Amino acid sequence: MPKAYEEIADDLRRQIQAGKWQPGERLPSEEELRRTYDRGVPTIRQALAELETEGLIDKRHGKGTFVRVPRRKVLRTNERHQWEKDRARQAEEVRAQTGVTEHDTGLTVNDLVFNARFYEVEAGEELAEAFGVPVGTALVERVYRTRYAREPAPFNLTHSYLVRDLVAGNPDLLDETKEPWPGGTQNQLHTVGIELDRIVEEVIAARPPTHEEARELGMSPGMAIIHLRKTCIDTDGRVVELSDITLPGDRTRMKFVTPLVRW
Amino acid sequence: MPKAYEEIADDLRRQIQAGKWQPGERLPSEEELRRTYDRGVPTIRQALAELETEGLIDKRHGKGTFVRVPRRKVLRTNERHQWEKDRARQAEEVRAQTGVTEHDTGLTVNDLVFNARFYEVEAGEELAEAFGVPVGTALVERVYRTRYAREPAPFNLTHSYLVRDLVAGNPDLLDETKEPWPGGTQNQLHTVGIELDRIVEEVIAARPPTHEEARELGMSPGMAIIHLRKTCIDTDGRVVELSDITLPGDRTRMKFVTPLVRW
DNA sequence: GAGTGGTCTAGACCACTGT
DNA sequence: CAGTGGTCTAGACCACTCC
Repeated sequence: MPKAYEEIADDLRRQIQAGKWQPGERLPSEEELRRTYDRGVPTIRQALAELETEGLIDKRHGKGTFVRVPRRKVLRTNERHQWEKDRARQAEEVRAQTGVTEHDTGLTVNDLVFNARFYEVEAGEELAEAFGVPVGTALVERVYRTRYAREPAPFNLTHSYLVRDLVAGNPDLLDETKEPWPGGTQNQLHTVGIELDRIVEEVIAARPPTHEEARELGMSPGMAIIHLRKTCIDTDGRVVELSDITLPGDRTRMKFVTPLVRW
Repeated sequence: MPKAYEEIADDLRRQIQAGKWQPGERLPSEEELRRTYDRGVPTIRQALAELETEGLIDKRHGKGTFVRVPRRKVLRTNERHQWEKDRARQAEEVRAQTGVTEHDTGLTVNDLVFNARFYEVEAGEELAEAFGVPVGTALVERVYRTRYAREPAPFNLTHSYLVRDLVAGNPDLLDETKEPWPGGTQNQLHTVGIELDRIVEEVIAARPPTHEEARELGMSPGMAIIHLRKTCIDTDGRVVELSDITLPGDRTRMKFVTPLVRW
């Protein structure tokens, strides 16, 4: 016995993929679909909910149901780190031309809208342990969002932390209006004499977004996000930067190359 | 105006986290909860659906709603690859002691239940391109599942592909009954004269599981999975193995270290 | 058979959007 | 204002599980 909502979802999925409605176009209202399929509204809603978690459609309260417009994809490779390190000692003209986001997206500086907010915070248990500093140590919290000018949602949400005393030698690093910084974090750290030895990236979890995350990243509640933690370790073995990054699962691809020593 | 289902979900979440019901215990039935909260059943169901996507509860048709039992976590680091390469030339006694899964989970061989099925398939467009061979080339498809003996669901679902002619020199590699192979894939390849140069791991996407994946991995439909593609490249630059791995987002942690060259 | 969650219904009312 | 999706209701019937 086939389930009605599955059949409706399958039928609509097929029609969307066949291009019956173009990306951005409105689907028939739930009331119209109810008459089309001769089913109750809740059944229609269940079918639409399924397509929404697949990222095929987008429901907008008061407006209707729309075919989701494909978004700019991001390919984040771990080669970006060496690339950024090489740039960190270049002249400002070179650094200003492209940053890691341009590197990941294939877009140019003019295509991107950048946003940064800085806060002074005290290290809690978790951050204190990660940095190897006492609880309560002054940190700079930097909240970043970069988006493609032609799209409303940013590529990710980034919360980055620095130990304030470690970077206070260059007051510009505490000033959010100086962002976006040409050459990125590795150049910033270079200005206070810090060189990175390695970068550790951890996929902490993949899970559905909170309502907040879904709103900010332009996702439906049923989709998935990746929580990535990036830790920068300097040549003295100290953790000098830590970033918690929330990445939309539907537009993010990550690539990690692990070289092996020869026999 | 607070939403009823949110309030009920919040209340139940609080009670679960406070330990009112232990992991594995049954929650009151929907009918009982309806009376408790003086709301309709659909409202109760909406609240429970939210807790289910968070991985807090587990609904079982005909049985009830249960507090989810925390599962064995897996930490998958990219150091595992060099570790496995170092083992590939060791004596069988050494190789048989531990494999990468034991390395990732901290369990021993006796704790693990291994399952492998082999198939002969022809390369489609995608695999042919990845391997750099003509469409239709004979491949060996190997489907792996490893689980913790005390838990029903495997740690992941793995589909691994090899070019048949490349490994046919050792007939044991085409025989599923020879699995689990002491020393893993890198030792298998070693027996036919292949040495790996590097391993590329790509997070293709994070998304909700299909019904099939949810069932096999013991997940609720609203949770998230990670689709990881691992590519093994040998010292001649050839792709010699490709694996598509489906990882439950709630129990998988991945760690990638990227070393940087010194200034 | 009793109890559980799953599917489906018909309809009320609310909140948001555009005119 | 009309049209849209969001919340909530009361209840029927089915499918699964266990006794």
